Amino acid sequence: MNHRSNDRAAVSLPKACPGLRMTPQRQEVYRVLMGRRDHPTANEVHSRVKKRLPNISLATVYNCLETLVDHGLIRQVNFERESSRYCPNVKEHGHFHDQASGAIHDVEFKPGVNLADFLDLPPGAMIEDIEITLRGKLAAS
Amino acid sequence: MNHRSNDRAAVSLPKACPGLRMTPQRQEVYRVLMGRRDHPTANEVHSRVKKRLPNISLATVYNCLETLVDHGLIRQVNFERESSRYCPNVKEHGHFHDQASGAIHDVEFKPGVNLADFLDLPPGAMIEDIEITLRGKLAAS
DNA sequence: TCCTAGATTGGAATTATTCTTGATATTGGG
DNA sequence: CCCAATATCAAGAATAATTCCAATCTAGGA
Repeated sequence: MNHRSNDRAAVSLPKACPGLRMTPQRQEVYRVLMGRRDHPTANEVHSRVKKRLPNISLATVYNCLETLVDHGLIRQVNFERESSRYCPNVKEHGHFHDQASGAIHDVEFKPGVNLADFLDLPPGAMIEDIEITLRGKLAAS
Repeated sequence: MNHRSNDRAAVSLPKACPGLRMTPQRQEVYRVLMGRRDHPTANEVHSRVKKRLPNISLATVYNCLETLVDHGLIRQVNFERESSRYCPNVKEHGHFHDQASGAIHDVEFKPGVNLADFLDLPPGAMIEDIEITLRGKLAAS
C-alpha cells in the first residue's frame, strides 16, 4: 500500500545519508519538513504526512524525526517546555519567536562573529553546540 | 555537605516584592535557591526544602517557583526538554553546559554588546527576552 | 474575632514522548 | 531467487514532568 509510483523520486531528498535507509515514511517526513519550513511539532508533522501515508503512526513519525535528527538532516528545536519542533535548516542558527503571531523565524549569525567576542565564557570552554532563542515582537509596519 | 551552620534568618530575602506574600514556603524555596546556585529542578528544590518544611508538597514547590518567577525573583531555565531548572540569577545571562561533568555555568554578556551586532535579526524585531545555551567541554586543566 | 482572599495539599488528570512487542519489510549471501 | 539477519513499523502501554482540582488552612483587615 505504500504508494511508490509517481513520487518523482527524491524531490528534495538528501543525497543518501550513510547508514540511513530512506524508507517511504522517512522520505515523506523529510519532504513535509522541507515543503513548509514553519517548525512544526511532531503532531503537526504527523497530520501532514498522513495526507500521503494515511496509515503512518505517530510513533513512527517520532522515530523518523529522531532518525533524521541523528543523521543531521534536520534539527530538533525546543522552546521553553513546549512540544519539540523540527526544522530542516541544518545551518547553525537561532530562532526568533514573534509573540504576536506565534511565528518562528530563523536567525542567522552574521559572518565572522565569534562567540567569545560577546560572551564571558568559562575559561577553557570548548563550545560544541549553541542554542539561541529570542522572543519579542515585530514592529508594526 | 549541607552547610547549614549559621542560617541567620532571611539571609537573602528579597526586600518585599509588591503584591507577593512571603509565606514560609516561598521563603524557604527562595532561600534554598540562593543557598546553592546549581540550577536545581523542582524535584531537587523539593528535597532541599523538605529539610526544613518536611510537609511541603511538590505541588506547592511548583506553585512557589512559579510565583517567584512571575515576580522576577528567580528565573526558570530549560535545557532541551529536560525538567525545568531554577536559578536565582536574574541578570540577563546564558548558560554553559559542561557535557563532561553535567555542571551548568552562568555566562554573562560582555558589557556593551548589542544583539544586532552578531545576529541577522528579522527587520523590525524588538527583542524582549534572550535565551542562550551553550554545550561543550572544559579543556582539561 | 470573623471573613475573605489567597495559599497549601494530595491526588487525579494531562500531555508529550518513549518503550515494548510482535508483525513486516529489506538486504546481502549463497 | 530464497533465506537468514537486521532494521523498521505500528499500536498501545508506560513514563515523567507538570498542571489542575477540590478541600482545607491561614493571615490580615473590618
